[in-house]
Amino acid sequence: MTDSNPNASLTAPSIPGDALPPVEQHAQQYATVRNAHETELIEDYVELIGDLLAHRGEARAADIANRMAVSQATVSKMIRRLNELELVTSKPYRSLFLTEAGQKMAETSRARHDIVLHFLRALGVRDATARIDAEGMEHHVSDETLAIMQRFTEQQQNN
Amino acid sequence: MTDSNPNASLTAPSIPGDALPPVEQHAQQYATVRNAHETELIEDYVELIGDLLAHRGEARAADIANRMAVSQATVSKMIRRLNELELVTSKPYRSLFLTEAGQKMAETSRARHDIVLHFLRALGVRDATARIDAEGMEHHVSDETLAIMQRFTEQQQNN
DNA sequence: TAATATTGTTAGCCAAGGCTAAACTGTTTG
DNA sequence: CAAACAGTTTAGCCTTGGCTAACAATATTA
Repeated sequence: MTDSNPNASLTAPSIPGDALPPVEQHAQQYATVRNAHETELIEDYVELIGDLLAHRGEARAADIANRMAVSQATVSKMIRRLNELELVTSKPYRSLFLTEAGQKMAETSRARHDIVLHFLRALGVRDATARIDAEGMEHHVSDETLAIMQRFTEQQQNN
Repeated sequence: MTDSNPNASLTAPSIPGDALPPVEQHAQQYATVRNAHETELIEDYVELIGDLLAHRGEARAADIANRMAVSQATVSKMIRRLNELELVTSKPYRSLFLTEAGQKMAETSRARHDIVLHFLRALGVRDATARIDAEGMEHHVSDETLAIMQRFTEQQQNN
């Protein structure tokens, strides 16, 4: 027990701007996050497949399973979903490829990811940490913030 | 082996530092994100309950449902889980309260959230956007990055 | 105080994203 | 060329976090 003060300002630095937001806005925040979660994994898969194709020339289920630290069965199931969403094409027992929509998504995700990663490094975060944080953050950064991050990174580099 | 890649450089800007990370590191990144996702929602609930208690004196299931834009049934089910995790105490049809562990989690989440939010504002992101982004980002920012964000915000303010 | 409105709970459904075990395919090699 | 191995898929299970509908408890008000 660190504080015997039952309820006054345990948490809040009580900056006036930090009251509860109006209900609608608050609800919007959570809804946006829930929404991001739905597409997040899909984007991660597509982005990784794009990277594997670019760097290795092929994307096999086993590679994905290894890189994501997930079972092959999980990957296989996910590939079925990506197929239904028409993001990848796959013949059984063969390497995957991205459809046009898939390539577009991969590029967007990759760009997003890179901006966040470079921003974190420019901020002074160590590389290993930056990579982990970027992986988690990338799906939750708005276009507005993304643009600001990019500008910041460029300014840092012109010093 | 199967080098069926006729037209390289479709996607990649081929910046040398941006090759695929080694498998173990890459796997670590994804695992960390998956892990964060497991605790994320729990933290959001606890944080919100803490905020409601601080600003309103009570936390009712209906308020949570409204603020999260989620059905009351969902909240009810979640509260059962929070109870099992010994993060909240609840008597049926009464306001919720946080256990000691719950309060600790609420404080930590709140602090984290505030640091990210203030950082984004200091960066120049508009308030409404900053709030949405902070809500999504907060669970994916390492302590290291958090410290850097805090320092950055303070420096901005001393201008 | 009885009727009504609000709030909370329960039951039962669904999809997503994990898993293991088992079956199947394709490749390598003795 | 057959056997062994590596890779892929399928089946079936589990947990989470949503939902709706029906019911129960409390609060409000006529």
